[in-house]
Amino acid sequence: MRIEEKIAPTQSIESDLRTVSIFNNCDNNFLSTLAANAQYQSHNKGKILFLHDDNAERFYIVKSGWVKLFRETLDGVQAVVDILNTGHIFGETALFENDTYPYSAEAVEPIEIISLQLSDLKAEIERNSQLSLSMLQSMAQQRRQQDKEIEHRSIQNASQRIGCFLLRLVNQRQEGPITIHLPYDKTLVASRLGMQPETFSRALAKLREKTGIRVKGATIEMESLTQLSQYSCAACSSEFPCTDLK
Amino acid sequence: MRIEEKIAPTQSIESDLRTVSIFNNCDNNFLSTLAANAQYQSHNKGKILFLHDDNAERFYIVKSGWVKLFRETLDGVQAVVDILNTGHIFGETALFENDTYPYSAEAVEPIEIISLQLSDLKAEIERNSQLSLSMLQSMAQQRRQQDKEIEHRSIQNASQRIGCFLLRLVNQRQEGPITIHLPYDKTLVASRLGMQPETFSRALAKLREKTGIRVKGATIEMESLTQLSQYSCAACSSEFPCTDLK
DNA sequence: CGAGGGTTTGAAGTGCATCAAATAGTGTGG
DNA sequence: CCACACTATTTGATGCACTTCAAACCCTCG
Repeated sequence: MRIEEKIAPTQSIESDLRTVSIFNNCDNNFLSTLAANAQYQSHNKGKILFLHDDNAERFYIVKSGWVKLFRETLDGVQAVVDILNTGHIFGETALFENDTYPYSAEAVEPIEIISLQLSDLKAEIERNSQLSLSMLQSMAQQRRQQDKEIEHRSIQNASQRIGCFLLRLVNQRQEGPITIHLPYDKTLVASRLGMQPETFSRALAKLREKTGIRVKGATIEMESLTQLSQYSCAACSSEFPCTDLK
Repeated sequence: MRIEEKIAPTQSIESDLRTVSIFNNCDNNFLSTLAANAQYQSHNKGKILFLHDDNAERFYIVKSGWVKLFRETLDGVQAVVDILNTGHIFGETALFENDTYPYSAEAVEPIEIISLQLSDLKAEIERNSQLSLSMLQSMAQQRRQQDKEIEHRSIQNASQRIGCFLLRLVNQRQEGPITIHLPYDKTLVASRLGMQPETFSRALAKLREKTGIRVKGATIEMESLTQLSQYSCAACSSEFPCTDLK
């Protein structure tokens, strides 16, 4: 669990940054500055990147692997806020929270991330209205995503939530036979969906009976998305080919 | 259930706008324009202001009364997103959703609202980076609020959620005897907290036993907040005097 | 006073959590 | 390539929390 900071050409960081959607319209000057104060980091599974309420000076972009964002109570019960992979940004909202992180972050497998300086971002947001618009856009999208999350947890049952999760892993307009690989541990998927591992296991079995999907370990196959979407999307306010934009 | 649009001096609308936090740093020019294209509206209980996915040209500010934001499935099961009162803004996020509303809105009692033009807001956001910063700030705050909401629904039981709701109705640093009035119907509070009315009733009774609060209709009294916070905040990741900022 | 909505209470059912234990799967060193 | 250790996953049994359906109660307001 040691931090390894690779000294990489900032050139490379800069091109990585360019792939992040909120930086799309940013100019080279800013990205160079950002890159100059950035590093690549590699961490092992289980590494805590920061804790809820920690003082925040940096934010991060996932280059590879999965990162879990969560909050927990004094007695250790935890609620998973989100689980992110490549291209996703986290810790940046500390800017709006008196420079403290609103959640904790942990590597759930070996990861590579880019560590960036919050103050650089802050300065640019104030200067470049295009950037603040991009952030506003992405923030709004996340809010709507959370609305759906709350809705799902109150309206859908465990099996339907799993079905919905699977649907989000594929291109929903795809037709014909489909193969899905769970992106991380079933236990983690369970916590992401707000249920216990045992419940996940049983609910997946039920989903199998109801929709005819075939489950082999972390691989799931089906003839088409039709049955799955009929079963899961019945208890959702968005209609079926529900992209991330709905 | 008829819309009554009072022709009011835009002067008056303008000063109402000035009380809304995201407009704090806006200049008079913009507020005048906004006010010029705005109207007061009065609506009766039950009035649907707009529906999820409706095409959006206007956004709103609550002047008095309570407005419910919700989403619902085809078979009519609904999930309450939020319930807003004076000074709160809604429908504005349609700007970031291809000009469609991400939820439905309904008056849950007679209300007065100010109807404003989205295009005015859009133009100003692009022009005035101070405004987009304010919106970014408020959006971030709402996101964190939603994170907590998700956490509460997965970690707290029904009684604890009610206790937490009560705590948010009072100034939590207050000491000594406290009297709280529920701001709207118990049925509505229940749906706001994601539970059935019957569950609410029973859970409130349980909360009474556990914390010694006294319940008379919509009025709730207690000697101090101590017991209530001990009971409810045990299952929460924020420590007790949890302001809206935590 | 009577109608209607809001609220409470009762009885029964369902879904998920919990605890415990078995099983499958993975990576290790020999 | 095998045996072992360790973890992830499944299965079983049981309990609790919340929902559902039904009915009573209560309050308000015409």
